Amino acid sequence: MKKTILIFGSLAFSLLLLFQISKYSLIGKDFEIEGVLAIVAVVFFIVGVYLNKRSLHTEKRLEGEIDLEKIKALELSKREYEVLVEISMGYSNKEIADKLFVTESTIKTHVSNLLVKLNAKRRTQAIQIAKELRIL
Amino acid sequence: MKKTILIFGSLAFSLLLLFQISKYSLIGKDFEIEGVLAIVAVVFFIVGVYLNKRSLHTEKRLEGEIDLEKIKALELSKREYEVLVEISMGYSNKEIADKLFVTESTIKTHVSNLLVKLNAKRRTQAIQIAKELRIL
DNA sequence: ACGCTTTTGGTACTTTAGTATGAGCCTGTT
DNA sequence: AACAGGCTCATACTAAAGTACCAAAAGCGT
Repeated sequence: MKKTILIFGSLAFSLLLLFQISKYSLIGKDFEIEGVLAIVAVVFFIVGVYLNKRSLHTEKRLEGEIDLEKIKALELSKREYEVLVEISMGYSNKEIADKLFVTESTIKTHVSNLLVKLNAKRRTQAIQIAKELRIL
Repeated sequence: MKKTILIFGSLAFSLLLLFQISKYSLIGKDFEIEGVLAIVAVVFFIVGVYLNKRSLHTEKRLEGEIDLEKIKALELSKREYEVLVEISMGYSNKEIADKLFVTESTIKTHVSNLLVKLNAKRRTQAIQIAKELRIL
């Protein structure tokens, strides 16, 4: 947020400068009005596109990537997180057990601990909560 | 894609027109150069922002929003889709039943049909498949 | 070596989920 | 009117999922 304001401010300031310079350099010679107009148009068009892309990019960061900090905060162990990922892929406990080369018992234990730590009652709810926490 | 090209083309054309008009109306009276420059700058800035937002919005449709066409293609009924949404929210069959004012039996029927149509074995897998199909 | 956490595994049991099948009710279409 | 599709509900299962409790082996920092 602070960065956006700073960048926007300095950009506006420098554009104002350019604006003033071009205005004064025009006094007396009105045969290049078209050129100046075109330049101004292109510059502001590019600035518009650039600023917009930046702001949208910032928004996207709030939607996409995973948050490693919260995994620690929730005290999720490596194995528990692995199981969580497999659950979100739609696998059953047995399938996860085969994938990770352990027994179904072990997976059940992990899942139970997982549900407690995520404060979920079902694995589907765990998926939903994990995605809200940007853990998945 | 076609729409984007059309809109972009017509916008460019009309802007060219405005550009020409403003140019000719300026001949002889160079005391309003600043105003015209400002207007051109603002207009192109807005156009830049708008066009950029549009193109990014189109990209986002490939990531975010739901695809109503595929829901029809899969022959999912209204009720089945409602149940699918509730499942993805992490609710149990009983909870969904209470929410939709029907019995758990009904929800089970819907879920069963849902799994067949989505070619899933479990509700968690249904969520995963539905999200890949951009149904959720 | 000792304490601590993680990972693993088991038994026994309860609760959800999911399948199969059949059936009644409503609604829009032919 | 007849028919198809969608929604509802029930019974009777089977199969997963989840809980509770316990316990041994492994890994790790002090």
